[in-house]
Amino acid sequence: MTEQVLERKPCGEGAPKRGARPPIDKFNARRIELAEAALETLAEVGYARTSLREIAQKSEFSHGVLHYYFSDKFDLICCSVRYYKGKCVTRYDQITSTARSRDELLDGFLDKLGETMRLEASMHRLWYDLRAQALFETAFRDDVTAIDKSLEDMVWRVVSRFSELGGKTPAMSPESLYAVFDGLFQKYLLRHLSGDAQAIADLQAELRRLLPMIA
Amino acid sequence: MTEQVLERKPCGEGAPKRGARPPIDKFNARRIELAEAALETLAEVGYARTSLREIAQKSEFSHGVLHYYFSDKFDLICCSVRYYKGKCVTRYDQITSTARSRDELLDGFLDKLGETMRLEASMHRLWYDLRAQALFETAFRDDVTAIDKSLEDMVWRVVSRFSELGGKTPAMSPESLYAVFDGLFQKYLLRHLSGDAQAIADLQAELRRLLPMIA
DNA sequence: GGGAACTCTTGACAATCGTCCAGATATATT
DNA sequence: AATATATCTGGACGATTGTCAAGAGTTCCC
Repeated sequence: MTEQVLERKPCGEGAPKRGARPPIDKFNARRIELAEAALETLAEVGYARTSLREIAQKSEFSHGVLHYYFSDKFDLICCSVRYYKGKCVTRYDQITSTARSRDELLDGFLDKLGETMRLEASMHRLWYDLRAQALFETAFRDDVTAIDKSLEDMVWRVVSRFSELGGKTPAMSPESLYAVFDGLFQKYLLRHLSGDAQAIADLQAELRRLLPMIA
Repeated sequence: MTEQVLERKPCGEGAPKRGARPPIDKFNARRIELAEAALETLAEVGYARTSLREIAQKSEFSHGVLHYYFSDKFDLICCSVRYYKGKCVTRYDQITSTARSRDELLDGFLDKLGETMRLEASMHRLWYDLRAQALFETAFRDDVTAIDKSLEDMVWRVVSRFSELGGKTPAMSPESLYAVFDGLFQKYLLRHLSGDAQAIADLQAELRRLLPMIA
């Protein structure tokens, strides 16, 4: 339902034959560039305080250009959300496929998880913000649901592989498993952003205790 | 740290002895009334689109009165959040204390949970919205953290009692347990608000499968 | 090089925002 | 009744918002 992140402007339908012929990807490349500026702004100040002018300031263009590449603010943010999706769903696949033992997988996963929270904290608070917005704004729901499903699959790949390496089977459903990871991550993200230097280590410790019990 | 929901205005310090003597609770009662209007608005349109004028419209007063009872918009919303806390942390205590068997507790809890999602969906999306705002806004963090802790305790009371009735002990920590419940509730709340008539039943089924395995 | 289409800037617009304030109304004491 | 205080109204303000349109600049085909 949301296959395409960016769609070409219907420009030049039966248009005249002279003048500048637009390179096919130039338009989409610019849209991506602006979507990235939008994500940066959203991650920094949150959905409630994100304005088009501030997004434009994060890019190298003026605020007017946004309505050239996007029909309105919703269109821009929706496209940004779809673009965001591709950036976070394969994060742990490398570890899952190369780890040769339970310990190796667990260590690698927790390392990566800690690194994620340390380096991309604001990108993740953006995600929680947008997911909350989907509870109010119909336009976001399909995309948010799809991203949530992708993340659930990602967690499942890690946990089922972990379980497999121990000759076991996960003791919880994929959705419940994702719920635990998601809930814990959000809780410790708030702690981390609040300045708690122990937050990351505590999250890792909690998961290190939890995982062997459920998979 | 956030003991007091509402604090009396420092009015009449060394003031003259004549004129209207304010009833002690009249002021606080009005603050609560306005806080309720604020919660109603927040639940309806979300934090991002909540304005003082719309809050005033939900009450029986004009928009100017808000700055008489609250110093600014943040003060109003913070007070509303603190007031909100008291409304949702004892929801399942009745069931926990009266249930005499595991099945009775499970049925009662799931019934209440379904009723909550059906009747108070918008109050809960407000909660998820505010918790996401706390990731950006420092002013909300202490209150949000405190509410989260209260909810965690509430879940723990239910689950540990359930476990006790089976002569067992919960297999997960209080925080992980809360994370599962919270994550699942949020997921099915989105489904429910999206018009999925099966959402509530599916959540109940998932929890009915999950609970006996972990407690 | 001329011209058409694409790209981007700039300024304007109506609407809405939080905040403030002068004054009207209500209330309770003397 | 007179008066002082508490409460509330409604309009005004400056700032910011999303949106749009007119035009300048750019690019490329003829």
